[in-house]
Amino acid sequence: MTITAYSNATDVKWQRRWEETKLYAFNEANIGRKHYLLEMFSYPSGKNLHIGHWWNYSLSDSYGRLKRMQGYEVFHPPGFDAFGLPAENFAIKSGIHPEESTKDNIARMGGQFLTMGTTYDWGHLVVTCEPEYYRWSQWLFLRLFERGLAYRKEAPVNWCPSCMTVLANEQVVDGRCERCEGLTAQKRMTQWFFRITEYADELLNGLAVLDWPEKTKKIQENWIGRTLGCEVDFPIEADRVTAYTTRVDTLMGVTYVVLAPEHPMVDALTLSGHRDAVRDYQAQAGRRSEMDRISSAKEKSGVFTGSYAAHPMTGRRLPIWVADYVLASHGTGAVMAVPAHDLSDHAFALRYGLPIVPVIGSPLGPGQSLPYCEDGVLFGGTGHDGLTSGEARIRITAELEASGLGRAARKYRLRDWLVSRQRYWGTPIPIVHCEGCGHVPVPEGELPLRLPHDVEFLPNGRSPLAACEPFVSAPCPRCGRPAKRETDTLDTFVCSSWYFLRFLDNRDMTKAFDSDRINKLMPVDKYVGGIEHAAMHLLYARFITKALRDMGFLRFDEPFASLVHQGFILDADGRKMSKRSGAVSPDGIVKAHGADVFRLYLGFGFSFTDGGFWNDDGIKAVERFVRRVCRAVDCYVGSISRDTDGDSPEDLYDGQAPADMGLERLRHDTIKQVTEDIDGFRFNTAIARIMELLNGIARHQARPERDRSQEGSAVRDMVLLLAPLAPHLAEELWCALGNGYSVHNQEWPAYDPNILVREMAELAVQVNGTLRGVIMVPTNADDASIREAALGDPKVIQAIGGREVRKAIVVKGRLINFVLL
RNA sequence: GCCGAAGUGGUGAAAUUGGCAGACACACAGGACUUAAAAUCCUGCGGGCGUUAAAACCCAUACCGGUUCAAGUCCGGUCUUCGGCACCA
Repeated sequence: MTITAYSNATDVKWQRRWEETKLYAFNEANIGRKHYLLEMFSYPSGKNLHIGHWWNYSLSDSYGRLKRMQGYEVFHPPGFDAFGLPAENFAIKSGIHPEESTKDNIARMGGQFLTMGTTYDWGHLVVTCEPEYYRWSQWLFLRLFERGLAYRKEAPVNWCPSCMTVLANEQVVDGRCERCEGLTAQKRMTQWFFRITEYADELLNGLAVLDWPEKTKKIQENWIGRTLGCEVDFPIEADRVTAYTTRVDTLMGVTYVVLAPEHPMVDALTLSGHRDAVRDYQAQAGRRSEMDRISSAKEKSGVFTGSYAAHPMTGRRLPIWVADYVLASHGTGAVMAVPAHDLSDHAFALRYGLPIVPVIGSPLGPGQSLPYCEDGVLFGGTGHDGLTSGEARIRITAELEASGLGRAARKYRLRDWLVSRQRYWGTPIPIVHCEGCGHVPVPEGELPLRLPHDVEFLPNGRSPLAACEPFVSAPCPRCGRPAKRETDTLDTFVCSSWYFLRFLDNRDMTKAFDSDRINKLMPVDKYVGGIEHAAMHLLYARFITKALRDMGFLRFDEPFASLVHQGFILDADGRKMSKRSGAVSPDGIVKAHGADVFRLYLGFGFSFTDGGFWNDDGIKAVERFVRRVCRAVDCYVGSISRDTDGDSPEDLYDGQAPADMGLERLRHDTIKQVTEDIDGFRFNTAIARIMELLNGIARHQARPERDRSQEGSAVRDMVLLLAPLAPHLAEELWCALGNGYSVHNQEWPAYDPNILVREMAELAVQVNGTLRGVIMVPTNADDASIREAALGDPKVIQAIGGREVRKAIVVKGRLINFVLL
């Protein structure tokens, strides 16, 4: 007989075979039953693959393998998000060119990915820093430019002084740079933006249909931040100031108007006697952004402009102030101040002695202190007395609309996406700036606009490409006169906002993707990645998809139909396992225990969506499990009996049914559970079920008399169920069972629901809600006979103790509960 | 401040729609095999109170209350942790 064993050598053997036979190549002929599985692609960092990579990619791969065996044509491509700051920073330190280091990293990480034994089809590899890819990022940029969705404007931007580049709002965390954690500053610069706000409503409404974690949807919802309110005009001589409010019910309580320091009307409204003070204040506000922005307990400050606006209803004179607690970027950049009913306005009014006029009271009665910021009931003889806030908002909006001094409006927190970066290692923006013609797109035929190789990329606050004369100088594509190229590069999130469209046609040099085929392949059926991208990548990708759809390139609305987030594996200090805590090396684990022991440990030891603390002990347990599996197979193949002492143990799984049905039922039950569990990314319970099946098989094998047919089915299906989770081991065992290559081409085992239906069922018997006994009853027994059977149980009789049973509640297949008086 | 998620044995964790809390493992303890160790196998393993040994009983899902025949699960409140947003009008 053969002794089946598993080790790292097994991995290597089968990985070679898979490669030679192109086992996992995507067959587009079967696209009709496609399943597009994608993990957020990884960044080719300078370090080795870490536990976190294995955690994410190997388990997701197990899901894909299930789908494959279930008959889906799984499209599971690998990729690298290869542009970006780390490679550039590494180059600055080491002098090694980003192109070289990135290439090396990809080669090394690619090799390490192979040791995982994934189903990746490497023929569809996408690497974003290659001209074959970024050429199409440039194509995308030009399409957005044509549609007016890419535009340039001067705007206050987030500037990271240490990275010497601008950052998108999404990349600023608590006023600090997401990458280097240094404080960011505000700076006015002319930059490229993508008009994502045009899609704000659809991005928000579209969330409803997505099979995404609610938490993630909530994050996007907050990030988009839609409010429904009202724009109110406050006339000033020939003009008017427009303020946005969600509380137009408080309109009668307005006692002044405030403009943001950057509001375009500030100069015009500032009277001569106030000019110096306002100018000083504006300058001061512009300088302050760093520390003040992150301190929440900030003093309100401001200056009076000298001008007055008229209240749209009463005509009362309202002083116009400038204050930096009003943000230029939100609403209209102007606020109608209601000190009685708003926290900030209240503090401001107190400080500067402005009047405070309450007009809303609590519906519970008087006596509340100011500011009262809840909804309530209007009072004060203002013409709307007695209305609730909700009613008043509708009424007052209508009145303002009638008088032409207001209108219902909606506003968003979402800002347009700032995409230019003053970096070298990114996609060059294909635009030429011509004095005569303005911003002129680089003609299609000249793409890719290549990133020049020899560039000084030390950070100096300007784009490195600006110092590269041969790159900068270019004739204007329109008029032919000398002009200058755009020297900023694109945010790497632009690369990742459409990469899922490129895999299928990764070698097509004539277009970014083939619309017909991508419409068949998309959407991604299961997308797996970290939640940290909830407000960035996942939002950008949705936006780009919708934009391309509106241009006629795509016929679907959402890129990622179903989304799963993995949790984090933490080190002893509670930090994310990553390149920084490199103490535990996947390579070492793979060598010592084999890839499948590693995969099974990751799958069994944690809940996929929760993650947890890394712990070596679990490895041993899984290794033992693998040995027991091998032994069970050997035992079956060699017909050797299990060595046990004494009598064979009872078949614990099912003492009631004919003894030899036990294993069969266990097999079907396990198939059902494992299928559902892997499908739902519950790898821990899936593996636990297989352990139970193994325990059942082992018990059966310990019997003096074995049912060869049942045992054979159970062993065979155990191997098939293991195939997604331990792909190398399963090949080995499949082979040991005398089957042909490959286990991964087998049909996923099916279960027979009829076998799961039992003739007898165990029923819990409760008395007053406390468990008192367990009875066996026929599954189809009616309530009366269940009751009778339960009342016959000695323990139950004792618990009832002769008292009167008021009623009995029967839950079919579960329990019966006797309620006593 | 606002919004959201979570809190279960010594440990990792399980638990359809409210229906036998702790599956499956780890660790630990005892036993078998062995000259011995490793490996393997068997038994026990939430707490309390019991008992020669059992049985029985009581308490247990962060805490306090509620709904229900029945609550880890639903409702109200409190605490803690983690995430998102935050002068957003």
